[in-house]
Amino acid sequence: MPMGLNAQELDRIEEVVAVRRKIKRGTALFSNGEKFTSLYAIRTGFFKTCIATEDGRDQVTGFQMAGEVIGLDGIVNDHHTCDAVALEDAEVCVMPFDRIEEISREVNALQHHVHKIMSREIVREHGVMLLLGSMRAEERLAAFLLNLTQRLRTRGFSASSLILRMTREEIGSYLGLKLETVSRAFSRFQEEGILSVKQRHIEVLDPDALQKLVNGTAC
Amino acid sequence: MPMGLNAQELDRIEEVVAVRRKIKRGTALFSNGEKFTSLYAIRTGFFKTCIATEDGRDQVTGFQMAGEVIGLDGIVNDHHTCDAVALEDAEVCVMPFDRIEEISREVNALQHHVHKIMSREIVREHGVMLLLGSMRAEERLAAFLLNLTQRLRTRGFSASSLILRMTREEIGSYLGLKLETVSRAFSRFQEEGILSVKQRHIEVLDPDALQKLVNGTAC
DNA sequence: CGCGTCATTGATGTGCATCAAGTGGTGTGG
DNA sequence: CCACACCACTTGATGCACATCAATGACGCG
Repeated sequence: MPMGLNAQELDRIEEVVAVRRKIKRGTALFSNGEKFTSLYAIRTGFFKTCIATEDGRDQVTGFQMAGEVIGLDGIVNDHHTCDAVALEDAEVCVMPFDRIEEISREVNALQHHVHKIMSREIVREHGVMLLLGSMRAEERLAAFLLNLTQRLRTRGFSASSLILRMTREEIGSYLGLKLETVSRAFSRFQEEGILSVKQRHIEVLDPDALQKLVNGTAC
Repeated sequence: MPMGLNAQELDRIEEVVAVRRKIKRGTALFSNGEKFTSLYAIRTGFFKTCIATEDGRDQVTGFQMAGEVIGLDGIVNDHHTCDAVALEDAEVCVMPFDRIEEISREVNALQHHVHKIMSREIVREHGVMLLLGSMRAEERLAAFLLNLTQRLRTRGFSASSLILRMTREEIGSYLGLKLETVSRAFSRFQEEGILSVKQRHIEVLDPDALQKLVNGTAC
């Protein structure tokens, strides 16, 4: 949320964030083709966004957690182009986009904040493109885990112990790998003492080793 | 550019678009790490954007042509995170971002236009992620060529005859392939009568075949 | 307890990378 | 104007990382 606001500006922003919505695990917050009306700020829970084509191809484009905003894809054509599915029971703030535009004309900090959120998403996707285009399986998983732990850390959670909210198949879809390959990479990290893996419970024992994999120093 | 404006609004927008800059082929419009000040609207010429990591990994994240906007990556951290390099002599409009924000507070159409441009980029990158994560080499090249011809068509150029502004290596980098693989895919398309390939001069003989490849109907 | 879902592990196959040689087009300087 | 060098491209031979196919194992839930 933007900083350094006076009381009046804060009121205006509170206003746009008033409506809440609860999403049950496994159900969609919005779906491909649906009319776009609002952005959503995640209050609690964990989401994936994914696109699917007619011919059955489909891809997870991102995992989102509390504090992050989803729905940006809908702005261009007034319709969503992907599905946002809750991976656990979740709650979001519904932020009507016309209200956001209206208020961001008055509150400069909000305007800039919105621009930064969209720019951040563009930069994040650049990173994913780099990952998909030039990394090998273990490097991809290492990058994924580092990203996840870092985001958890900024939210005050442990950086070393985490519980995955998604299946191996969903991780694979995000990373451009098959679930078996993801599973094997986990097993390999465990053998090497980098991780402790018990189903979805992950313990990061050697974060530096993960970092080296991503940077290529290990080669 | 946004539509349906009155004369006064148009003046305001003309104002932000006044400064021009010429870029010689092979030189950078901006580079990774550089301070972000402006977005750039391409007037003429052809660009690539690419990211490079310390360890030598690098990836073309997009190709941009006249009418498109680059520099959006710089907004988040006030610094650019990629390089924009001209693939031929080019000219851009320099649009200082603080002026854009200022004017878009007054001109609703501009505000929404900016949001749409950013959202479009996000959606485009979703498509690239799908491509990198789940398509095979020939499907990737087919998708790339269809995208290119479509963008050229909307600019009034022929949809069937085009001259590539980039090398096989740059195409490969964008598509997550090696240059030899790109070259082989071109040769294969030529054998099958889908394309006529003479160096960088491409003739699309059977656009439907390309479309089928992308959709997977051919499998 | 028994079933369904998710995960692990092994055996085999394949698409693309890698290595390597050769071709053609372009620009430069004699 | 030609000879040369350079670069982008093509094409073939080989290897490897990951996909695919298949069987088994662990957990949670009715």
